[in-house]
Amino acid sequence: MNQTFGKDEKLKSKKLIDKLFAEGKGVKSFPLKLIYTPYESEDEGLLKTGVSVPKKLVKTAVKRNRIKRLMREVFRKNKYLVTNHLSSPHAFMFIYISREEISYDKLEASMIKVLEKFNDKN
RNA sequence: GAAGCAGGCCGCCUUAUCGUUCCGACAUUUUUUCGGAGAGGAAAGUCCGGACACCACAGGGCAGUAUAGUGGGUAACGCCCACCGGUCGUGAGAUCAGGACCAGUGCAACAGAAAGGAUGUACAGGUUAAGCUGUAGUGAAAUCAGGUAAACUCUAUACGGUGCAAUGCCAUGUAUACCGGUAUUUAAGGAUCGCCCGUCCGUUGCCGGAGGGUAGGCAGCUAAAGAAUAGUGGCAACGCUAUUUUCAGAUAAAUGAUAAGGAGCCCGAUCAGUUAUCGGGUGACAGAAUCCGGCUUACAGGCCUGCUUUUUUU
Repeated sequence: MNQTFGKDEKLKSKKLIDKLFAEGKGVKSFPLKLIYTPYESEDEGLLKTGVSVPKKLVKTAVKRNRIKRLMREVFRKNKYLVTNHLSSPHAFMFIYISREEISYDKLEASMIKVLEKFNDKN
């Protein structure tokens, strides 16, 4: 199974991000929140994914980076849960909504829950 | 050995699996495979100084800000070094906005009659008369006064502004900010300066030209006041010479995750104790964003060098 997370799969376009926050729907499983929206694209890739940790909640850059890296890591390991079902391109944005730091295991569990919730709705 | 002073350095390591950014090679245009490189001493705060870029090639005056012993270092500095002086410490050392109150204004505890428009008391002298003269007494200072400038102020020196979201180019694309000509207006406004002067452009209509803002891409963007080693000049900061070397360039932002093992430190147990063994815990401060030189602040734990005081032993 494909566990890579290259440039093509990252959410980079500012326009798309603005659209995502304006029109996107959300599913939650503490401490993660997933905002998603379908979009029109000529590219082959199905998913564009970004991660975000609000500065308001986590003050230092080191801790924010650490959480973002963990989020990318658990998404990379578990993204097969959605990519196998998806038919149209979607943009994803994961937002961390806790003030506390988190362990890898806990984050992975909550990532799986979020992805399953997404599957139920689509 | 104990207590202390000064300076410097390190700031986890190894292996496996999966993943990420850049570069190179083979192949090739779907991308795959292989190899190499990939955060800090403070990358931080953004407090000083530069490089670089643009704006009137930035001129004058006022205002404002900063600095303040002497000499040196440096691209430059408000930084660093040396020396002199003051203060503190037994000492190694530490520390100091360390120019000027014979320009003006202001301020001042206690004591004292009085600290400036002031001359009281006692004694002595003296005069027509008079704090007119001397002494005593308070105080750091009592009359051509003295102290205070992290008080205003004065003196000397320096400072144009804004910043890589600078700036240049490309494609896309909307509909009037821009440019040229002309008519009119002669002063409202604008040109990145706190104010004034000076300088430049000009409002509006018509005609002609093809561009601005926003988001995207490329350049700027990392070969530099570079790094390492050796020699050499200098008390030192630092300079000079030679050789070797290329060492992060991301952009919703790479440098990570997981597992195992090993040193470091802390706690507990066993042991009379040094030590050793076993078990558990802990790993700080913190993430490049145009690039350098400083300053300041944060920091688990560890190492090294020089020196001082004191005690014991020889």
